[in-house]
Formats: sequence, C-alpha cells, structure tokens
Amino acid sequence: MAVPAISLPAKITPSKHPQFETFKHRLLRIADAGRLSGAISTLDLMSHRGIPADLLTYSSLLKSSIRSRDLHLGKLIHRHLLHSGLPLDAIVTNSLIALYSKCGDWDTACLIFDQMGANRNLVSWTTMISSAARSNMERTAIGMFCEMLELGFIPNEYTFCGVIQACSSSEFVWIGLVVLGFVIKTGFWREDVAVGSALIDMFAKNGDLCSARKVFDGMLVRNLVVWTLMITRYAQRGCGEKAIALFVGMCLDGHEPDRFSMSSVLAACAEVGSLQVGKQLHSLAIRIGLALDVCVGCSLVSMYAKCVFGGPMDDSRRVFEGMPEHNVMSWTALITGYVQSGHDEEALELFGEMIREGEIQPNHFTYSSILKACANLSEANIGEQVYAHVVKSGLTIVNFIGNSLVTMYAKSGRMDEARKAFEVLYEKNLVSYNAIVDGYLKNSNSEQAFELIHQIQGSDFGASAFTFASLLSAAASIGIMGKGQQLHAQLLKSGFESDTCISNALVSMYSKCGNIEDAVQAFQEMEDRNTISWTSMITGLAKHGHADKALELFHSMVAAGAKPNDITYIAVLSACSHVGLVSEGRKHFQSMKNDHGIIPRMEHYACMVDLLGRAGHLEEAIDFISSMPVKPDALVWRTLLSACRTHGHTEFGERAAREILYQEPDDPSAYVLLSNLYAMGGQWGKVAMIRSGMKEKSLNKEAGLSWIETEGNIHKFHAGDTSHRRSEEIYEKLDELATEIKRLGYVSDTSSVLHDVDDELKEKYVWQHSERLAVAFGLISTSALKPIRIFKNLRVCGDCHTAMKFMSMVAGREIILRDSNRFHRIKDGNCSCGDYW
DNA sequence: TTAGGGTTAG
Repeated sequence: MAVPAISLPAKITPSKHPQFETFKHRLLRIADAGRLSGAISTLDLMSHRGIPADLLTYSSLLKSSIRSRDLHLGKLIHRHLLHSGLPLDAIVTNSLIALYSKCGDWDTACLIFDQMGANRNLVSWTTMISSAARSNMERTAIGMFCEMLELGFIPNEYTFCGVIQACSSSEFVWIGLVVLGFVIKTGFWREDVAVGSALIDMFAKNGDLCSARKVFDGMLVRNLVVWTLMITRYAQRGCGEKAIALFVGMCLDGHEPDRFSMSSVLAACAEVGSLQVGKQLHSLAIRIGLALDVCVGCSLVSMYAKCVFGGPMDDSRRVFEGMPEHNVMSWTALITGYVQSGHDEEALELFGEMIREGEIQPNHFTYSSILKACANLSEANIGEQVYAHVVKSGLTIVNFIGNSLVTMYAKSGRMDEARKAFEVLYEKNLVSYNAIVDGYLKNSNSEQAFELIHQIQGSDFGASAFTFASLLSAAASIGIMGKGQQLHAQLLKSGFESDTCISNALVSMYSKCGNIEDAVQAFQEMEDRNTISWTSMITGLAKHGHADKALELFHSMVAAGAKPNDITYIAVLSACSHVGLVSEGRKHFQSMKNDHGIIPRMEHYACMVDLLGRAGHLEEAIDFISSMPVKPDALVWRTLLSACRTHGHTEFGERAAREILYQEPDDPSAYVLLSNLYAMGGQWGKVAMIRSGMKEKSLNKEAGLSWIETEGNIHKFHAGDTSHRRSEEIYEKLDELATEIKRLGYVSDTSSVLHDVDDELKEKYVWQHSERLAVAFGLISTSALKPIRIFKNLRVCGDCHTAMKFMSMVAGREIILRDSNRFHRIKDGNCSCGDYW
C-alpha cells in the first residue's frame, strides 16, 4: 500500500499572539525540568485561548518525554501537535519516531517512518537503526542500514554507533568487521568517543578483549565513559588485574572516578581478591565523596565479602550499616556476601531480619541467594518454606530462582525432586542444565548426566562463549574427552577461542580428562592469562603429580605480575603435599599470609594437615591443628584421619574420628576410614562394632564407581558389576589378566576389605573392584595405541593401584586413572604418583 | 530544534 508522503511547508509563519512568548517560555522551562504533567494543561490552556505553540516547543516537549520514557504523555503531546494543524517538519517527525521506538511501540514508529517517504533523512534512518539495535532486533537494524546505504545515504558517527551495537550479537560479528572497515576509513573510531565505545563493546561482548583494547589504545580522545567501559568489560571478563591497572591509568590521566567507574573497579578488585587494593579504593571513595552512594556501597559490601575468603564479614557489615539508606540491592549484596563467603546460617538470619522489618521486599536475587544458602546447608526443608514466599510473590517464572531450587535439591541429594523442579522450569537455560547435570554427577548418576549433555547440544541456546565454557566444564567433570575435543574443534570455527574464559575452560577440560599435554598446549597458546588461567594450569600439573613443574609455574606466575589468590594457594599447597615437599609447603603457607595478604581458609589448613600427615609428621599435624586460630572443621579432621589410616596410627585416628562425629554425627566417611584403620591392624571386633553402628543409623558408604568413555558413550561399573552387555568378555579378560600378573609377582593385598572373611573371598572382593572392570573393558574395546582413561568417584584402593601397575606391563598399555583426589598415570609398571598418594 | 557510548545484586 502506498502511503502518502507528508509535505513540508515552505516556511513556518511565527505566531504573532502577544502571549506567545510567555507561554513558550513556560513550556520550555517545564520540558527542561522534566515536569511534563504541567505541560499538557498549559497546552490545553493555550489552545483554549487560541495561542498556537511552535514546532520547536513541541520538539523540546517530545525530547523531554523521551528522556523520561513516558509514552503516555508523549502521546498526549503528539495529539496536541496534530490538533495544532502545524505542518510537521523532519525534525519533529524524527522526534516522534524516537518517542515511539524508544518507548517500545515499534509498530507506530515504523508507521510514522513509512509515512515520511522521501522526507526521511539520515537522522530518521539512524533513529530507527539505533532503536532496533537496542530492542534486540539486530537483524532489522542491519537490514535497514543496508537499505539506507543502497538509497545513497552516507552514514555518520551516529549511524555507525547504532549499527555497531546491532553487530555486537555474536551472530552478526562478521558484519561488524565489515562495518569496522568503513569506520576505519572515516577515522570516526579514533576521533569520536561514542563510535570507539561501541566498537570496544562489540569486541568485548564477543570475548575479544585484545581487539577491544586495541581500539581503546588507538582512540585520540578518551572520556570517563570510555575508560569506564573498558574497565567494566575487563572486570566482567575475569581480567581484574587489567581493570585495576586501567583504573589507575584513568586517574593519572586526570579523570576523577564517578560512581560507575568506582563500582566497576571494586568489582574487579573483588574478582582479584585483593583486600589491600580494596581498602585503598574504599578510602579513595571516601575522599571523593562516593562512599555513601548506594551503588558504590553495594560494590563495597560485596568486595569485602569476596576478599576475606570466608573470614569475618565485619567490613561488609560496617559498610552496610554506614549506608544512609537501604534498598533491596544493599540487603541482597550483604546476604549474598554472607552466602559467598560461606556464612550460610548468618545469611538466613539476615534474611529473617529483612522479612521481619518488612519495609523492603526481597526480589529474585535475594531469593536466589537464600536458596543457595539452604542448598549449602542441605536445608531443603527451609528452602521449601522460602520457595513458598517466592510462589506468593509471583516470582516462580524467574528463571534463576527455579535454577536455585534445582541446585538446592541436587545438593541435598534429593535428585528426584531436583528433576521435578527442573522439568517444570518455565524456561530451561544452560544454568538449569548445569545444575541438574552437576547434581547427577555428584550423586554418581553419570548416565542421566550424559543424556542431558546430549540434550544441551541438541538445543538451540545459540552458541555463546558462555555455552562453550559450560559444556567444556560439563565434559571435564564427567571426563568425556571425546566431547571436549569436539567442542574444541567447534570453538576454532566460532571465533571464541581467544576468549580468556574459554581458554581457561579448555586448559581445565584437558587436564581433568587426564590429558595434561594438551592442557599445557592450550595454556601456552593463550594470548591473555589471568589468575584463573595460571591457577588452572598449576592445579592440573599438581593433580598429575608434576609438583616441580607446578611450583615452577607458580614462580613464573608471580614473576609475570599475576596475583595468586586463595585457590592458587590450594593448588600450590596440594602440589607440595602430593610429593611430600614439607618444608616448601610450610614456606608457601607463610608467604600466602605475609606476602599476599590471603587469610587462610579451612581448605588451606586442611592442605597443611594433609601435607604433614601424608609425610608421616602426625605429631606436627596435631600441633598444627591445635594452633589454628579458628575451630577446625570436619574436613581438617577427616584429612588427619585419612593420614592416620595411611600410617596406621590408631590413637590419633580415633581422636580425629571422635571430632568428626561430634560435628557431623552422620558422616559415613569417618566410620569407613576408622574401620579401615582397625581392619589394617586386624582389630575385627572394633570393625564389626562400627559396621553395626552404621547399620543402626542406616548410613551407607558411598558406592565406588568407575567409568570409561568410548566413542562418546560412558560405560559405568560398580564392584562386582555384571550388568554390562559385554560382561562375560570383561570377566574373561580379568581372569586372563589375573593369571598373567600373578606370574609377574603380583600378590593381592586385601587389607582394604572391611569384612572379616577368609582371604580367598577377600581376594575375590578386591578383584572385582570397579576400576579393574573398567580397565578390562578398556582393553577389549579401545585401540591399542591410545592410553586407557578411567575415572573413579572415590580414591583408588591400594591393591587396585598395585594391580594396575602390573596390568600396564602385561597389556603394554598406559592407564590414566583419575580418582577423587588426583591422577595416576600408570605405564610399564610405574605410576606417576610414585606410590605417594 | 531531531539520532550514539558507561553502573550495583544471580
């Protein structure tokens, strides 16, 4: 249908009415102050008295209604404009387009734009393109940009901003690169801050921080907004150190930080975990009068929470209490801080306080954090009560609340309920899938997990950098390297491979799948390394038993100026403990506190106990525990108990078990470790007592499970399993192996068998352990050239470890076993752990 | 007198 074009008047005759100037002045004042409700009555009064307003006034009023996104008032002004009978010029028509498109009435905007016909100018096109880009109609925006070019319009810096924004979506980045060619020719990217910002954002959103930085460095003019943008993107992409460095550069360049840049750099600082930098930023915020800003306040609360690593929340609390007013965000920031730093009970208390005060209603973020606290505490019952509140507030369709519910059930081991919550989710996203997959993995149901991973790949989430990172971590946790390699190949085509998060996920995937060589390669190929990259590599090397290389890499990390965090130190300490470098470990533990200001968490203390205990320094381990400034938790005692079991120290072992059971009376692992310890010493009476105690409490030892991937399928085995379709062949292979390795001198060590039964039966028990079934299956079903990769949910048993060394000799195959603790690379009768594990 | 860029909590 042809739409008649609006004809423009040759000249607008100015109003001659004596009161015109007075009213015009009043209207412009109203528009300036944004008090638009008065404008309509003034317009009414003017039309009543026969005083026409002019187009300039209407434009100002429209601009003001656009600024406040007030479509209702904008429409009233539009109606007045039509009644005035003034012939509309391009300027006021463009303002109308902007009004409707920015307020979400896209159809009306299009109608007005269509009616303009030949009178459309560059501003009309630009308005439409920018609005489409902002409303997630990237395809429309790009289509209009092309149409505009065909009509002969030359885009200016405003137009480029709009179209570049549209190209930020990963699907259209390739068009963005074509547009970049244009922009480079015009020089806009260097001279115009908005074009530069749009480009930086396009690259940053697609994970290419290097190109974003190149644009930033090439810009001739930089204002606070551009600096802030670059700082924010670094912070969001896990490059906290760079964000902080840039913030310093910004201040040196003479820009005083505002609430935006301050909030972002605080987030960066939280990510890096540097309390020292955080405190400096806090005092800067106080000096320049930003500390009382709500936004900055929230960032301070969460910065302190993240930087103390589970230590006291005093600083966060003080900032919160010093805030002049509280809103739902500040409450949520504090509650989330408590949850993130492991103070789940306090988080629940605070939530109760918030509800009791009743002035501020929790929102979806608050609920999500509280559900997480319930998950951590395995308090599914309280969680259900919280969820009742969610239902009442009508927030059930908020995706991540549903996800938190799934996580909560999954963490409490209630997988049926988790699955139900997952199935009824209003919208399933990757986080939902990750929550349920993770639940299945933790509860040893790899088939269900694997099936869901297939579903994820078949779904149309659209591959984003985040998708890849999640899929890689799913592949890593279950150990399906085939899937991980497929993802790696897809990544190379997708253009995400330069994303630091992705590269980190690749390093971790390869190392968790037992392929340390490819992990090292992925690490070496990285363009940008952050704390997580270094930490992942150090962890990988440590788990694979390359403690020397792990420590060497740690020194390179520090030399390269990257800042180790609490997790880095867990890797470093565990590297020392895996090879028994006791004094080196002690040194690192001191340096962590003294040189890097990292307050040790329970995990660090447990690492130290592990280091001392494994090396047989049990007395020192006990002394170390007594000297701890915080009350040792069950993890610390469990670590000691495990060391006592290794070294057969019954007295300390009993003490450790008492402490564990005092804190966690239903912990099956304490019973199992203790009964293993008694079994080692042949104290069968005590073993029987423990077992009957467990039976009374109906506690079950976590079942040992091993699995192996062949051609994308997971084959899972439990001890004595006969359910596999090739079970007969598997047992035949096992028998064959048994004969051969006994000839080579293998003698079965049955001390890990709990039962007081005769030796022959014990031998049968260990011989059918899940890891051996998996190895036998690997031998009959995989190529002789590749290593056999086995995964086990618990620690490998001593006898299986010995048997596998013999098996690697007779079969001439390398066996790579990942147990719950580390990797064992077994070749020609030797294991990379050096039998120290 | 019309068109463009940045912020906190999951």
